[in-house]
Amino acid sequence: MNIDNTTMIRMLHDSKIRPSVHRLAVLDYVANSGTHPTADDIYAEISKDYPAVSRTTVYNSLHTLVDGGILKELEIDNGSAHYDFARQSPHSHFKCRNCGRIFDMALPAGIAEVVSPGFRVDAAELCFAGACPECIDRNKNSNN
Amino acid sequence: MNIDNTTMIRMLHDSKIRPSVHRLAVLDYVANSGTHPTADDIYAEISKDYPAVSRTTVYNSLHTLVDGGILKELEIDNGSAHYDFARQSPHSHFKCRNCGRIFDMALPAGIAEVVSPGFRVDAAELCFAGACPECIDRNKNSNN
DNA sequence: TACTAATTTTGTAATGATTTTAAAAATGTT
DNA sequence: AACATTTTTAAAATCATTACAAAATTAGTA
Repeated sequence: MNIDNTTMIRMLHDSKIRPSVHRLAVLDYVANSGTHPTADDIYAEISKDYPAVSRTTVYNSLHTLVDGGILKELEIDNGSAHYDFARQSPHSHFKCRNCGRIFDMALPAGIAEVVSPGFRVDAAELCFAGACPECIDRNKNSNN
Repeated sequence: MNIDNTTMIRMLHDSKIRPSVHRLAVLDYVANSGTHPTADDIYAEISKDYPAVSRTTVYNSLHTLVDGGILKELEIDNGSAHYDFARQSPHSHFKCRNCGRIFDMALPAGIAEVVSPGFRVDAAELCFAGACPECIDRNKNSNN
């Protein structure tokens, strides 16, 4: 389930994007962390390995990777954008309003085929919001 | 299909929100304009009738109305938040990436029932993106 | 290897949307 | 009218993102 370095480099190459160290670090984190990080999450993470990296580089890398179709920008909350690895089976998202985490969920069968006549659908984002099992449980056991 | 003043005042009253002139103007525009305006769209519009209104008041009113469950904040693009009247039959949205307009679309049957086991779903937002009929047509007839 | 061009990265400043804050204005209550 | 509460204002602060120009790095080539 993890995307290795060789694969990442090939992907960048296919999209005519130079496999710079920073871009690979950004892609690696988005594709393999299992989270759906924001630009700032990514910056915080790769700063550990590359202390000199700048926030602008993270933004640049993200834009380049999105343009190349390797990453996808999720429009899930009005605050900051979240990023997801683009090449995986279609899925929807669930945002826990309590802990803020974003989970992958199965995409209901047939949804991708739902198209309004006359419109050209390039993308569909289905996002549920509510409480995840952990948070439901935590609330149940607390008196807050 | 239009929500009249009496109804709006009753709705605010039910949510224990004082029906101030500005709040009514904000609600009226969101509920009855047919657009899915941003805070700034609303500010521009009601400035015509109330030139002294401040942007902060628009934000305050929107937050109050969302908290009261009368309006809904759409998480449709990463830029600014769009607002929609909450009390209408469930529907999805289509965002034209060309002209930027947001259209209401029928909600595919059964979608509201799709719940992942263990999660509590409070809201679902299904948003398509692509090109609307007008924009498809405009592109077809132009050489840009 | 050295030279030159192209690309990537950096750091700072600018922008746009939203929030904070404290004071002023309006409204409701007695 | 007098007082308390709520709403509105205006200005400053914050947060995410973009713009920009210079510096550093990388490729292609003589």
